[in-house]
Amino acid sequence: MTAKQPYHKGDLPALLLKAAEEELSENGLERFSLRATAKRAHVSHAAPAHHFKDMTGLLSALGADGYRRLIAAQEKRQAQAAPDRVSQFVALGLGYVDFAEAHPALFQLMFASEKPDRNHPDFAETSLAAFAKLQDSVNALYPDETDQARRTTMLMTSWSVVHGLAELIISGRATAPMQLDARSPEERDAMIHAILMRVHEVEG
Amino acid sequence: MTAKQPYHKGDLPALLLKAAEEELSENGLERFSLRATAKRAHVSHAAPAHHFKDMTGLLSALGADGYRRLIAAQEKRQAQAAPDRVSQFVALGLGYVDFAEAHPALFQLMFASEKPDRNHPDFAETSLAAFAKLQDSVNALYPDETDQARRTTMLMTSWSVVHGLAELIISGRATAPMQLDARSPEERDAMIHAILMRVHEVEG
DNA sequence: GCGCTATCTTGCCAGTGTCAAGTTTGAAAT
DNA sequence: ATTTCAAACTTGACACTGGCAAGATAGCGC
Repeated sequence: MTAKQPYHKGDLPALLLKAAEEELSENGLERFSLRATAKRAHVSHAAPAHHFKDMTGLLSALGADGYRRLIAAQEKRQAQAAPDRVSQFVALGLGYVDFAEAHPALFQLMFASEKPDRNHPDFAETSLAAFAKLQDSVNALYPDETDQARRTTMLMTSWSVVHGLAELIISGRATAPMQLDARSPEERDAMIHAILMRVHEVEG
Repeated sequence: MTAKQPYHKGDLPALLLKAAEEELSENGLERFSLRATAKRAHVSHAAPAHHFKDMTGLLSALGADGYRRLIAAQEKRQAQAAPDRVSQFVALGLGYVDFAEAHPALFQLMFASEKPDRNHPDFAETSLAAFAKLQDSVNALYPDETDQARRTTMLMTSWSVVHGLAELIISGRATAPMQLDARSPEERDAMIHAILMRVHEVEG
């Protein structure tokens, strides 16, 4: 009985994070319940408080994990893509959308919720890392650009397109216009590619 | 005592919608409470159910109202803008962002929540109207484009940029990169203009 | 004046997150 | 090996939530 039923579980924090994510993906962010999460982890309703202070604490940790996996999804796409800067940028965007589609509730938690605490160390650090990755990729597209305002425009346009597209897709609003139901994965990728590149086709 | 304290109020549905919006903008979508809304309207906690079936019913009606006011915000910008198609499109986007900044919780309710029912007649109709407005404006930018796939790309790129930018702004994520704190309204508009036009600078 | 139905209230239920107080546990210290 | 003790976990309570059922009120048509 090294780890089964009794009082001290093997790694309750990890178990709780896993349970929380399952609850999240099954019920959505708005119906998320701390007590249901505890129940799913076969633990009393007050147990989570000893590892994560709050519901806020738990969801902040979960969000931080989300950012790490967002970056992983992006790097997976980048590894499969051509090494040129443009392909790498598009891969970043595809990974962003991949992640949002695979974990819509978690994505919402990370970007469109006040439930997690953005000043939570882990959450702040990982989200910043994800942002920096995008920033670097966009900057790499325009190595000769010296105008800072223009760089900002490029960055925010890129981020807005990727993020907006992800939101529109996971909220179901892009399904009809893009006829996503009838698309193969390759067609979907091609459409996203076209949308992302629309921002960067100007000059060189 | 035609309308003051007693049983039948003047126009409780309207009062409730007003109270709901105040609650929404003060507490945010995630902390919205039907009972607090009822209390704010000086009415018992079960009163809303007789006019809007559910909390879902109330928020659907409120969302529908939001779409009407979104369109109004866009038309206000369009009335101030030059009549050419490009200026009109930019005005549409500025109105979109205006609305999101002025009513962030309502915007979230309309676009990133499952609390309202999207099949609610009023909600469905008004949201479709807002979408159609954007679609028309984008199509007007490319009157000679015959390729349907390209039209879709234009539309979804435009929508994604505007929507993504709005989300990034109201979630506070655009504040630092764009230094929004230090910008005058004119500078802000100019930045948004540059971002929106980034998508449409190609060819004519 | 009489009824009747929509409007609104009161009371209840299961569920939520958080806090305070107990119980159990494993491991370190003697 | 026994004791001690802090961490891990449970139990119980509190104020709150949305929804339902049953009752009270009031204004309108007759």
